Amino acid sequence: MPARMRPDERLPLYQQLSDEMLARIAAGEWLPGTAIPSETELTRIHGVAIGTVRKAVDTLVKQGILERSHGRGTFVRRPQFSESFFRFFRQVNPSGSQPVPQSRILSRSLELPPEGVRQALALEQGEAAVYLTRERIIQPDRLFREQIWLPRARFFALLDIEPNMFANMLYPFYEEQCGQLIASARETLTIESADVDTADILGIAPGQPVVAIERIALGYDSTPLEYRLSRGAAEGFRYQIDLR
Amino acid sequence: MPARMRPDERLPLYQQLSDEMLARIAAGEWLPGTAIPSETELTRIHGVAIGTVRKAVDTLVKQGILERSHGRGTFVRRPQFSESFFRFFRQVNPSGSQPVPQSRILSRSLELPPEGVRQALALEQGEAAVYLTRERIIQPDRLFREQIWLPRARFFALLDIEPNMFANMLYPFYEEQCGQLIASARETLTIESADVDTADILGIAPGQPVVAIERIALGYDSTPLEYRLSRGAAEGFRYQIDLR
DNA sequence: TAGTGGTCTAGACCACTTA
DNA sequence: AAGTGGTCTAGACCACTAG
Repeated sequence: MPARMRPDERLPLYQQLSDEMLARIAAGEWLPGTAIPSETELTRIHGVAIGTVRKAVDTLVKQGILERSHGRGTFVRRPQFSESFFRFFRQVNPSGSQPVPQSRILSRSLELPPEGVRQALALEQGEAAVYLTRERIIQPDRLFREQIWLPRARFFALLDIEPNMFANMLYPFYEEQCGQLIASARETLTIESADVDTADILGIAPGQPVVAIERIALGYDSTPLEYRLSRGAAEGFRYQIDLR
Repeated sequence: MPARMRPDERLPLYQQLSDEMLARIAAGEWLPGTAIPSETELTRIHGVAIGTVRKAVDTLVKQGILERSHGRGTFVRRPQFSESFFRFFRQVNPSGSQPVPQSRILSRSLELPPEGVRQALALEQGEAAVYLTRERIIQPDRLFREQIWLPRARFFALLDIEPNMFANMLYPFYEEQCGQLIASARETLTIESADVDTADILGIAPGQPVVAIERIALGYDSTPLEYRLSRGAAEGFRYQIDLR
């Protein structure tokens, strides 16, 4: 019989096992960059056959959460936060190089989110969320304005932090301050016409085209953790993505 | 010892097995929509263990070539060309659903590509390329105009095909006519202002914002196989992508 | 050399589909 | 009831990595 079985026992063993491993990673028990117990050790710990362990590990490898290395071990993939910006925000310069934008938190409050955001974050009716506004300077004359909503229950700690104490990269900062790890995201890009306020903020003429990027970022367990809306001038904008 | 072993014997058994199964499908020996031999039968035929058969079948299932049905059997999937489109062209409607655009080849010729295209396709100086122009109707009043360059050496067969005989989906068509398989792609999205010609083609006013999507599609060996430039009106455009 | 993941075996029982 | 795929066992040997 397997030990430490919290997950749903109706599920296949290998799935319960991978769920539990994922939980350990999400909880920070198995840290990114470190090796998890060897396969033979996992069979011992959980009292299952090697084939079952391998199938469980396989699913997490396929999800890009673990990484096997023949003869060395199986490792938790490091969320490469130096690159996390480029993983999710694929702006590139005409040369193809990736800029390192500076950012600044403009405001930080507790707000009732718009209905669309509330649904995206799976919040209850009337539930307030941590709301940040942020400015990202790509180049001296090119900037993005961001609105960010975060579930209060997980991110309340941010409310006690002064805006100028926020780190440049938010995802590592979320992990550090709130223990929340971003694992994936879905972005939707649309083009708008700048209204007067937006034009003023972005330093362009009203009516000029604006790029709007909506991002919903998820944790390892696919819980929505962040809703972000970024706007910037469309002129000179480049968005690059590799498809497989 | 396994029977009928034509594939490279240095490869793992399960890979040799899946290669051979794929060969039978490609040869029309196992037809789309029909069931392949059962797993126990495959163990008997090839003289391998059930786990090895399952692993071989798994790889073809993952590739979308086979489809399991619990209690019924494993079937050769009908080529579902609708999916290959959505792998690479991620336009979505406001509802989030994915449109099925119709397309039409407008021209087909042999041309000297612009320098940028030449480099992207790794062609020699002065080397001509197959050049297609294509119209894609997303909705009655929304269309994209595409320019496509293809290396002559691999795609010359297209020059003998009448424009109205091209399939709606190009990638399966490339495979069928030229034996060229697209494995991945890189897209870069930018915003332009419509010049007079483009505005006329797209049915918008000059100066209105236009989305330009440049795609370089690669084969399984990372050889650049296609350069494509698509333009459409920015208004109402949505581009969605899942990031990991 | 010891430990790891990669492959493979030869079964077993279960859940599902079809007749 | 018979046949199928889904899960799982309890080993084995090999290839690779590190000390």
